[in-house]
Amino acid sequence: MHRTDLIAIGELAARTGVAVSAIRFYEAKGLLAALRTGGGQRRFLRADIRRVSFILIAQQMGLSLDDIAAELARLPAGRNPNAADWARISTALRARIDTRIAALERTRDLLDGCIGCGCLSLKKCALYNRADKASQRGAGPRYLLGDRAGEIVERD
Amino acid sequence: MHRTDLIAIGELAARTGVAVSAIRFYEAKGLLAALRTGGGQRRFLRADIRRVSFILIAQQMGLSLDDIAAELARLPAGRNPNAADWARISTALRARIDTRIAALERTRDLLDGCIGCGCLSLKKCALYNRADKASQRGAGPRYLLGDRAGEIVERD
DNA sequence: GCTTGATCTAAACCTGAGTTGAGCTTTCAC
DNA sequence: GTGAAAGCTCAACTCAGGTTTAGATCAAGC
Repeated sequence: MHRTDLIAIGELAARTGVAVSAIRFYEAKGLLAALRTGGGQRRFLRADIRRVSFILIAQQMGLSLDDIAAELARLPAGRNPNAADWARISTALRARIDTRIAALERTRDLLDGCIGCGCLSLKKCALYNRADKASQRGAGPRYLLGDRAGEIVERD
Repeated sequence: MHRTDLIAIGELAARTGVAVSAIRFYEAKGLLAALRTGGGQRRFLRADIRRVSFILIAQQMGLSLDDIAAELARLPAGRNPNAADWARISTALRARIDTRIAALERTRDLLDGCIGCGCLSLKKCALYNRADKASQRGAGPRYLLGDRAGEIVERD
């Protein structure tokens, strides 16, 4: 083994491209666990570089940090994800991506039907009156498009 | 014309499915303009139903409220978007959607190459080391995947 | 004229994913 | 052994897109 199996927060940050503050934040969220020196400084395992890169990749796939924490929590004894884990997880991620692509393609097709139509009518517009709520984005509760489509009567 | 060309905020909310608080918020953001009664209550034009539906559709296409405000500001004299405006705007939206779909498809293809590989290596992983930053999501500044790919040397 | 429901304002609160700052302490290389 | 760089904690702040709450006022039907 190397002499330096333990790395400081700054090195973990440098090796993963993540800000030091973000690493502390991940630790606070329970995504990472750090040992401490006598003086109270964090020391990470080299293997945590993998763990952080797992977090980044999963995040890019659209998982929230809570989702990722849940995945990591399912691994035995705080182990980092290995090949078998990754195969299982990435297969699930693929399904998510397919869903997102399909939703965007539906939207695109509706938009194609709309270009040049200019109806902008709540009653008639396929874009507005679609039933699927799949493409919800952004934070916070909000009224979803289509939520009350049945009740809308436009008399503009 | 109708006797009731002006509608109260609650009616606009009911007809569009948007919460009353959201409509006030849109007004504060400059997306809507309201007249006022002698008592200070808002009165909207019936045509504002269209305007709100434009906001909802554009929002679903991935525009922020600021983007939408900018679009609306380009219309002459506070006019609501008509067919020609909508054709112009929706053509631009289509391009955005195509970009998002393409980014997701690239991610999916990379993921396919990764399933079963389990490398999770910063040095080798195509998912991690990709150059494109297109699929950035979420609020706040953050280090982007791939930002510093050239500097990363993993020795895990 | 009264009551009820709708509306008003302003400010505070929410989520998610972090960043920033102040004021100290630890570590490391020379 | 010393000085600089890196680390520590905790709270407050950011941003978007709103919601919630409180207390006051308005509009309308009977």
